Amino acid sequence: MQRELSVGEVAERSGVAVSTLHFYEARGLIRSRRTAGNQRRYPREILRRIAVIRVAQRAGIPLATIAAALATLPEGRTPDASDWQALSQAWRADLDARITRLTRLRDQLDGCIGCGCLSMQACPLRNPRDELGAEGPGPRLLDPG
Amino acid sequence: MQRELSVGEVAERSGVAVSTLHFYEARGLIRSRRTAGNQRRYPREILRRIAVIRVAQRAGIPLATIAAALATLPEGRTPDASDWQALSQAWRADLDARITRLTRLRDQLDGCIGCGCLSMQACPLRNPRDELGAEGPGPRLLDPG
DNA sequence: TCTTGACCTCAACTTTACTCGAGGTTCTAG
DNA sequence: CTAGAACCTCGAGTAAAGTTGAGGTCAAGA
Repeated sequence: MQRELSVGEVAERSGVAVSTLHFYEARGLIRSRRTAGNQRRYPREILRRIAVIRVAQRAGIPLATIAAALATLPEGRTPDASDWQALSQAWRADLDARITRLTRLRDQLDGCIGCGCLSMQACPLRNPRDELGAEGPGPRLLDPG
Repeated sequence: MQRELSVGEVAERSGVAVSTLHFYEARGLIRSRRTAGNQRRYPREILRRIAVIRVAQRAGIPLATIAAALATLPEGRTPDASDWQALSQAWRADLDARITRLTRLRDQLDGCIGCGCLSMQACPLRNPRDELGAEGPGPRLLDPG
């Protein structure tokens, strides 16, 4: 079996900076054992954990949310495929929603910005949730939906 | 014809905070006339401009980029449909790329995080640009692609 | 006229996700 | 055993996109 990895080794093999690993540790995303000389040592599983973190980030999930999700992994034993699968289920839903939102936006973009309807109350871009006229003073731009 | 609008009116009708309008002005995204008493006054077209800004933001485009795009609008005359259309063309391409990236990520998420392949060199999530083995020391997580 | 609400500027603070540097320790190879 | 690489902590800095507050002015109704 390979031995434990130092921060520098983890940085090199994971592609994230040493400072980022420190940062992730401070944020509770990863943990490390310390040597007698106070240096960090990681098991090889750390690489998968970091890979998962980066994947989730690419999906647009904030670190705090990722940290919360990782906290649901089992303490003590090394997470197995089904543990990781559970995480990916949750993130997939998030990703689906994000894609849907962007796709809807794209489908409306040409027709809407270009045509002049932004000046009219019925424009779906101005009222992305179709909450038009529900109440309040005149047309408004609603929150990003 | 309606008269000009004050910041408060613009804020109310556009749904963005007054402080945000100040901020957009500082960033060059919008402009205003000043009254004798130094208060901001906007033509009604400002509402469309703000609507376009918010739409672009929802598409994930940073303000600096939006400002650059808005700067290509004609000086002097009020932008017409074809002016706005030109903007939306550029942003649509951006949006398409973003959607493609997220979709690819989603399609790989279950199969990849869940299955254990993150520990293997061939995993597309770890090597989103298929740059594996090109060089360098071992597997790495590449930049968000 | 007076008061209240809207407006003004400018500086400082917030959050997210990091990076950088200073000052000091540990580890490893020659 | 010593040089230099790698490591440590902690504080500060960065960028984006705003928000908040202090201190002061403007405008409209009673």
